[in-house]
Amino acid sequence: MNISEFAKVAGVSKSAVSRYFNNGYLSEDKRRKIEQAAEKTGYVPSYNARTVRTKVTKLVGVILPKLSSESISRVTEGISEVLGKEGFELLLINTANDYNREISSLELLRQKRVDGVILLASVFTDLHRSVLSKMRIPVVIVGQQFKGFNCVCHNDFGAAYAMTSLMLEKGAQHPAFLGANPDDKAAGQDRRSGFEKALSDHGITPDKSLVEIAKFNMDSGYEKAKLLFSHNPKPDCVFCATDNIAAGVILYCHENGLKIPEDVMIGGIGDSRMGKVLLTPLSSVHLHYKTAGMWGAKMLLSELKEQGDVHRILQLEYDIVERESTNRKI
Amino acid sequence: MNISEFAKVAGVSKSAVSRYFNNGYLSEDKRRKIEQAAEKTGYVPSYNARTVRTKVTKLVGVILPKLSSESISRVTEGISEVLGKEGFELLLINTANDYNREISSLELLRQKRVDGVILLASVFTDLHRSVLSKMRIPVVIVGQQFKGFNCVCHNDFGAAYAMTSLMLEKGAQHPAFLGANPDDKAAGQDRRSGFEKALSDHGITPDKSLVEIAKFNMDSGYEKAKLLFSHNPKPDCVFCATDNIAAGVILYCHENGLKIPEDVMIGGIGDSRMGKVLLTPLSSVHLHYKTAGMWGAKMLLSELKEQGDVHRILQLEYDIVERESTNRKI
DNA sequence: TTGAAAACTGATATCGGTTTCACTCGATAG
DNA sequence: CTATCGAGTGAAACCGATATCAGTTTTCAA
Repeated sequence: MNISEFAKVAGVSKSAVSRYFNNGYLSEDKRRKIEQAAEKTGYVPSYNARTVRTKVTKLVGVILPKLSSESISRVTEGISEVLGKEGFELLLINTANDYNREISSLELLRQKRVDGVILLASVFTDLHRSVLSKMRIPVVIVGQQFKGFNCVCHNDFGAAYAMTSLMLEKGAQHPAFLGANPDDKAAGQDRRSGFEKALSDHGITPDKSLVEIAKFNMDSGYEKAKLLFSHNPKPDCVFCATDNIAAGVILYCHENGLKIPEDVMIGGIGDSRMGKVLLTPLSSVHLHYKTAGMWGAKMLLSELKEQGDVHRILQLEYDIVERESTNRKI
Repeated sequence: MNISEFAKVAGVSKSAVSRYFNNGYLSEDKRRKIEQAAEKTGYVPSYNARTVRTKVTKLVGVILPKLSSESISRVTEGISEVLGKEGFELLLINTANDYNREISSLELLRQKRVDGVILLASVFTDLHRSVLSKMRIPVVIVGQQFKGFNCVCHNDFGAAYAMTSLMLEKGAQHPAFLGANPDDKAAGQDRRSGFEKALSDHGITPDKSLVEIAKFNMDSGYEKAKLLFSHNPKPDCVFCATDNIAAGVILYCHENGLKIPEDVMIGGIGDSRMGKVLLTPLSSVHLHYKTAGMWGAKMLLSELKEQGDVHRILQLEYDIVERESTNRKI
């Protein structure tokens, strides 16, 4: 059923129908007629046809590397909350950690004529830069800091520095680093830099053999823990780039008789909900994921109102959350 | 830039441009011209205009009660995996646990002319039934069983029965029930029925004072645990409708010197990832969330190919996962 | 050499809406 | 009594694409 057919049923003109659904001038009489006809036939105007003419989609594309991750879904929730209030819908695109799909998704979103894009970026290649700078619609990047683009990010360096320092100040002498994908600037590089800076500031020379890179999950953390603890001397503290990785390490320690925090301290990043109920409650660094999502959305909204050529970078701070896993007396 | 303008730039006709983007008959010469012009101008055809004409959106609406939940995001991941392969995009709509928004979202999706809808339903009212039966596009409901509609669901009753029986067979005499929203048929009602059936099959009369209803999160589980353990006699086992709730109970027990499983056994449902690394590793029942999402998507695809009038209900089975929290010698 | 099929072409109608525009009508002001 | 104004109206143009169709060119087997 299209607008012409429906107009006939209702006994009014096309124009009247259009006005009904867009609050234009319309007599009470016709308004009633249309309302009744709509009730009876279930007619709803086609969003696509409208968009062809009006060019507003009230749709924002959100590109994310995976769906089932606590941090990502918190960010998304923040985005959804803010944009939902303004009447926007989200077109979520899951790249499943395939960085090429980030590019093709941007292309897709241009076709769909979305009003704006929020990109939960991971890596940043030259191709990213070139495609992103060609986008004619507002784009906000959340979770990473890319010069020349609108970003909302965390202080990953500071968070890693603080957590590592905490453990060093409790007397750790052989700190191990269990990091994430080094192509990922925020979670991979910045957190590693923070770790290393803390070591040098505390006069400790990093031991290359106490460094491993894990995937973003518990099982991978467990596997890498095996490697770390096979070294001699064993690490007496492990800084993990994420809480999930840390959970894997904690499991390994419990299964292998390593006492936390006496034998080894463990620190994570992200303050995931499970942290306080883990085998050993985990010290971590709270990053304001949901807030980041909300600010990303707000930034997009302001960009939508008035597309400025000045790019803004908003960095959110962190909060240390101390629990049992680093609770060693000094 | 629209197709006519672009055609002029490329020096070909509109038709040729359309054929280029739809693999129609086109000489190599024009193909090259268009390719170059597209490269230069960055032109991409408008999805909306195309859809007005072709009526295929390659878009599936997914309505879900929240984003940041492990079970829900696993389901969504399954959906995304199957539909993505077939070239569909997902329009995710987050109702934020507002059941009225489930209705208005269905309306919205009709406007957007999506090809189909997957509904991660919670409650089921008369309004739901009436709106759902008026949808002219395929709808699949995941996670709940609603007679007269296409569903993929879990055996919630069986899962609850099995977990409760496990604890009773280990000698529990005063079982407590910590359930979820009773308006939610699957997680609320069915899991409660399973619990109660297990009790009656084991000759135990339920104690009304050992029943509480929690929200779907850890903190709520913790709060309700306070109430349960203030009773006399204290429960010697707690069946929790979800793992998150169970995690809250475990935390309470640890903080209050209740030994698990000696003083009290705890069982959950969902087999969430954190289960095996909790303060006390949690016995739970694995529900195949991702698989449910995948089957929901497959069901939708088959419905899309040929909209049958026979509705199908697919119920997935469960697997008991025993861990420390019920590890009592018989 | 011929005839039919396949490849290719572009003008035009169409999809389902919104916006414009010229016009009617009744109320109110001067 | 008339001029003015704003609400209300529907025909027609328009948005940006695809589908149709009538026609031309190329290919290739008989």
